[in-house]
Amino acid sequence: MTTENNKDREFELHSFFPYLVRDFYAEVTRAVQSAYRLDYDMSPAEWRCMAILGKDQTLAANEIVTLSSMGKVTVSRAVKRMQERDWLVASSNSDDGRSKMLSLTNAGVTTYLEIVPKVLEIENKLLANISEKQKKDFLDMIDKVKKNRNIHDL
Amino acid sequence: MTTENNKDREFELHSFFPYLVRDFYAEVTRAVQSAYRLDYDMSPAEWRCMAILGKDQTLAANEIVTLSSMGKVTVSRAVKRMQERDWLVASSNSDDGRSKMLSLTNAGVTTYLEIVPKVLEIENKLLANISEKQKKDFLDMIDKVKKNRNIHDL
DNA sequence: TGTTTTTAGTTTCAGTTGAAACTTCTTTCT
DNA sequence: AGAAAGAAGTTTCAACTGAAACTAAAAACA
Repeated sequence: MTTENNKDREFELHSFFPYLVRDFYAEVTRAVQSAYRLDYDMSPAEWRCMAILGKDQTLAANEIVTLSSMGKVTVSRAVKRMQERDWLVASSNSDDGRSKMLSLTNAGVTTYLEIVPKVLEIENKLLANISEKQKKDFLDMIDKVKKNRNIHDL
Repeated sequence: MTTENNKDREFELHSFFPYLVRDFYAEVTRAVQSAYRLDYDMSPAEWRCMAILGKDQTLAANEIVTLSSMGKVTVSRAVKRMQERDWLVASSNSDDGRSKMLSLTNAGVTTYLEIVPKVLEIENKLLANISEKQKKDFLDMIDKVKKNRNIHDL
């Protein structure tokens, strides 16, 4: 009674691949954020900008966008906030008047060097007792799925 | 000059496991959302509620929270919106005056049955040419990482 | 039974994010 | 050179989300 369409209601969210990926991502990201969110009052976007500038020293916002796979809006806001906190300076770009060259200040580098070991430790704990082969297979799978997404334009 | 701390700046975001997971998740979730976001004007939260009620027919909001790993706030809002669209009805729960029993309306079931094949097709495309073993290994890896997260309280 | 504690769900508030429109500067085209 | 097209960033707007406070009802307890 009342239920027509009673056939075929057999979709199982808990074995739906994208659901599992999302759930996994949520756990991993929460774990990593614990390294910097409260202690340094940073957003993931800020941490990622910092991580990229920590390694690549001086870049235009543009390049951070490319390297971080974040949107330019997100990068713009993260950069602004980091400037306000004196973790990042923008010097004018002689080649292009629209963009500034961005780099960490000494205070920014200091913070970066504090956070790096913390996030690496978390990564190590997450990956404890997982073989190199397993890790490689995992990353291979990710690549395959990404390729499939491209091939099928999803 | 100006750069002290020039040593040890060797953190590589692009091989940082949580970054790869996030990036992967972002791609997968975008692919799936394309099945319902524009065509049905639904949020992921609404789709997940629908998916759970589609299978389990009648549940309290509470149980949807557990089954969906979403927060109760998110579920509450998704349910409210689905009620407004007449995709979901709440009938009073004789056992507990605080909660209502939720189920899809016929219109809700119809929508559900339209969306299910679309998301399954997307899942199939994402997983094309990936062996069962690879999938299994991938899920095993996820479980291991989750266990590690628990063990180390991250 | 009456008080306290817990639980279900909602609302409010603040933070994050992306799309689209906009400004400024650069590049291209004629 | 001057106009048109494109690119770099920013701002505005709207949507999603979670934490905390709140309401209402149930369970625990004394």
